Amino acid sequence: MKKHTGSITINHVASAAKVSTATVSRALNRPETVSAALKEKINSVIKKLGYIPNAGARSLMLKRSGTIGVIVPTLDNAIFAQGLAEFQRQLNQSGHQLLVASSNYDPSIEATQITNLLVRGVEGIALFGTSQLREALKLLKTRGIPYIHVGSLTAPLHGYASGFDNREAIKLGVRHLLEHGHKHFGILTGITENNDRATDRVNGALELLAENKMRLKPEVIVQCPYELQEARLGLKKLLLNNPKMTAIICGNDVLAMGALLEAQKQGIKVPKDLSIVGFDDLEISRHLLPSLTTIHIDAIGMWAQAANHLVSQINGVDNLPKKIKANVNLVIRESTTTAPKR
Amino acid sequence: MKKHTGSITINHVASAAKVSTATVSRALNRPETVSAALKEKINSVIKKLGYIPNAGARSLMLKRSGTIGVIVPTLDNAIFAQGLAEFQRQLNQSGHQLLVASSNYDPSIEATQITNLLVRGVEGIALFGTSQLREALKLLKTRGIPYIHVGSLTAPLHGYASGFDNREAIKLGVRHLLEHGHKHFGILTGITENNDRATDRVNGALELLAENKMRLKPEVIVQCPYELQEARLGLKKLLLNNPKMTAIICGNDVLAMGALLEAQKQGIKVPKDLSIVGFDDLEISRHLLPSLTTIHIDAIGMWAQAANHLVSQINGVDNLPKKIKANVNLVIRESTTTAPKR
DNA sequence: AATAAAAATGTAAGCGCTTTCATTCTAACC
DNA sequence: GGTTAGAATGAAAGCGCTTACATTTTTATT
Repeated sequence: MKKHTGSITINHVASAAKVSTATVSRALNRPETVSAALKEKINSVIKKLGYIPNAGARSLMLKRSGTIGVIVPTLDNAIFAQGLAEFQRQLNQSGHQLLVASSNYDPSIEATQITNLLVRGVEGIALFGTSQLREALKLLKTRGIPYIHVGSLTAPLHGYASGFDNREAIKLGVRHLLEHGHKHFGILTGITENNDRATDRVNGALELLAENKMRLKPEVIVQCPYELQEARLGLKKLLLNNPKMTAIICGNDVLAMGALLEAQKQGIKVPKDLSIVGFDDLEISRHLLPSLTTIHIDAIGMWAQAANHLVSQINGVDNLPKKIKANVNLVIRESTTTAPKR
Repeated sequence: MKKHTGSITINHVASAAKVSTATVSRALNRPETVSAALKEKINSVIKKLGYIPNAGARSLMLKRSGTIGVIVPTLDNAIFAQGLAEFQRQLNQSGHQLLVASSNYDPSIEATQITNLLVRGVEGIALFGTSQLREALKLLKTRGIPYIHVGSLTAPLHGYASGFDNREAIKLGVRHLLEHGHKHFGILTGITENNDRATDRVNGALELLAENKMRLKPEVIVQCPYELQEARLGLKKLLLNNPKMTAIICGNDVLAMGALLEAQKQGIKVPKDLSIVGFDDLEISRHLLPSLTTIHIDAIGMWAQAANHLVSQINGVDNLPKKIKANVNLVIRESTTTAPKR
């Protein structure tokens, strides 16, 4: 009887099975090279002893940890949670485990987390967006750690990306609104600082509006954190700043939902008085009353592709695509309609 | 110039700084034992070379991996995402990284994931609920891996738990309904199989109802997956099975939200015609129209406690509490009112 | 039956790190 | 200046594993 919960090592197994450690190792890693008799004996000993190989020693020899890291801004948004779930599912299939970290939209926290993940020996990292600190990315580059940007396409430093063009994507919604005769817009966006996606979406919207000879005053572009409460405040501000507004373009569905709820609370009819366009197409969006017109992104596919690409990078596959475009399309539901006559 | 992206080891650092590896190691781990001059030199070399210690070798010596695992049923529910975020935040503070896995409410997948995490060398594991396979738990027990159950209190095998009594918690909502004169109930629950929380909630509700001389027919207890779409279907079924129903008790807020949305779609007035009680108190619940009466659980605190407890276990702290009770309380909002006269 | 080839197994080195123990250096004291 | 305690550093072992290479056993071939 060992004193310590002192882990059972391959040596214990080897001596209990009266074979060498090499044979035990082979029985585990390349079973076809071990005779059936020994294999059986070894496996039964392993089971009896409850042996689990030491991860550290293993990765030391193999130079592979079997773990992959991901850093998202927050877990507290269904779009990330859902994406991560898929990412993890894919990774699991290729025998990897997922180390999760979050940055709270702060690049310097993100940089720290990158180091943390590296210290834990991850073999690759998925990063959300492209707003990382250059030095953090350079660290990955120089150390040769595979990584991929998810959610955007404009990867810095010649990196890889699985995502879509946020600038163009938002235009789908704006165009839809323009086609319905809207002239007075408000934009409810997330905090754009250090957030390329949010920035691109605002810029895309403004660009298309400008092409249509519309120039938005700064006070009808309000930024707020991605929270329902904040979105409601945001809508209030918007309403105040432009009472003639008939349509608002939202940076994501959480904001759109908040705006919708606040509008209804105030007795504003959506879409009759106010049209609302979201972004992301969360599961809930189709169920709201009125259901939300929004830009659907294939988050599942995007993360699945990211996972596969990352694993391919790790496996040293050549000629990998630089950019993987995810599908994006407008889903027209009930929250938008023709601009009201005034 | 090295050929391989062959990692930079402590040896490279040592020779570049013209010291022994022991000194480099000390400079990193116990800086106070190294002279200022050498320390400075070593650190500059480390920076220049971009040296990051090898996680495997480190954990091999230290017998600590610095990683902790968690297995949740799914990431696709705000209540887990939010809890995990907090769990991770706490772990980060104690210098641990989080390995995330999910079980999709399937105990055998969960057992596999436990093994996976063990193989990766986690130092401890947080498990959601108490519906694990006995053998999986036993594996942890015999290997001496610290673990904790989260979300329930009835930990099997003398395990630790951070959670609350689901059976009692749901009664808060049921009592509220009873006090408002409701007599015709429906229960919309998650799948109870392999889900102790869901099971306890249903049983708790039935128990209190029984105490009040009410016995529910099986057809007014409908089970469905935790999804909006399913919940809407569930409500339809409920409505069909008992047209006189004036109140429904939901297994969580997602189900309650689905029920609310479907009711409204059908022109049923909530709460005038139908009162709805949820469970969890998601962020969105207070914003819905009508806002949702629900049972608030302190998920943040619960996960924070779980994290601290787990870390304490790992650090070998004695006399840790067996059960940590999280706060639970009824939040009365707009989705419930007095039973309509018929 | 003798030999060669193939398969199974063992021996031992070494992955990158921390740490014990031995050694050298520094400073303090008389 | 000589002795010594204490601080700083180095040498080397070894954590648990995989694998190249050596050795033994089995199978196939003549």
